[in-house]
Amino acid sequence: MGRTPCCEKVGMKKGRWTAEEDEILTKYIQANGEGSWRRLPKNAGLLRCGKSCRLRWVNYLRADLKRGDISVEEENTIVKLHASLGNRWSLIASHLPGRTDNEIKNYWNTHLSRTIYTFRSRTTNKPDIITLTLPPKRKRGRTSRWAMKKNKTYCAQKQKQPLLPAVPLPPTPPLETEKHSSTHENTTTQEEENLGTNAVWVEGEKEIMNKEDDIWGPYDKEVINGGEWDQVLSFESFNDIMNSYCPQASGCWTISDEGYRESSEVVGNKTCDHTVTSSGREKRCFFSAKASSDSDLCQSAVQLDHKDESVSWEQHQSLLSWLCEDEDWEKDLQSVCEIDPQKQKDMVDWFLS
DNA sequence: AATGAAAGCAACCGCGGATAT
DNA sequence: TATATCCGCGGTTGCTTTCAT
Repeated sequence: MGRTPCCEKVGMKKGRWTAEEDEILTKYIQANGEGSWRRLPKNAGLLRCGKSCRLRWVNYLRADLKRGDISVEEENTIVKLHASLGNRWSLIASHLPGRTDNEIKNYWNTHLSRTIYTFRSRTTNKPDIITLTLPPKRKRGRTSRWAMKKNKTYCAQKQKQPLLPAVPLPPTPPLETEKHSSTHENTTTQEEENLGTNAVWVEGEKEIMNKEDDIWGPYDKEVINGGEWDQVLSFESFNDIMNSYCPQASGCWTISDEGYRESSEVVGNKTCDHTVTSSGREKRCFFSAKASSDSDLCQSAVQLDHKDESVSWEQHQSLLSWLCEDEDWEKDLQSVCEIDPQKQKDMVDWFLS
């Protein structure tokens, strides 16, 4: 037999918590400690589900919660961590003392996701620069008839030309972890050393982190499989995409928004520079790598962006085959061209978006 | 001052791994 | 070992707030 039921589903109160309920819950947990959420409502005299009590405590009532706006430093950390971890909000929150996963998730969805994912590319005269223009954040308030009319016209015009398909958000990449078996030690292997990464053990799980302490490491999409390192190509994240273009470079790619100043990050032997103009609405991204061969290819990849926005499927194909023409890259990219054609297209779409 | 669209966010829901029986 | 429940997480919903019209 299993455990006793969680709670009575009937008669449970839902919706917003009152100040009185908050007080009851706070006093109970202060006296009895956290945990045993199933028994808590009955013992505390609350008509709430245990889950609801836990959520209220964790996200709102805990004493160690930080109140107020997310700082620039915290925002940078969120962006960096999200670039490597995906939507693992609890993991991201664990690096931000006083912030909850729910708070970070909401902040991302309302403030950051737009900045990171919806900027549109356009052509520039400089071959090694991508200029990304952020859409102006819409102010609150009623939409004017003029704006609605304008938007309608805009949509109609756009439909005349073939549009790129909607760019799917990259799904949460699988966690590059390995169960901490007794055969492994809490040390960085020689291969990890060569890759410019460190093995970090978190609650019995091995996570591959960068050596740069202040750069939250995007995780290489590599897993230990029977003692061997296998490259997994699925292009589900920015890191995968950049790695697909520059497999020779070790380390990891990151996207960061350092505010209104030029920034440069080096992870492994890869570099991702961002310059944000004073207007804050335009970004220039320089992608380069320390190794000259990598740099050549990275810049080549960036030149893709100089094609017309309405990149055709044929152009996508030529892009990939063009990348494969390079002798040194042929082998590495062979597997790229063997993956699902739709996935290739999505990859390029996402990269250009 | 009233209206209503959009933003912000607290809370709910469902799923999956962990764990108790 | 099988089964049922707990617990925590991420996705989603819907209420509240804001503010242009």
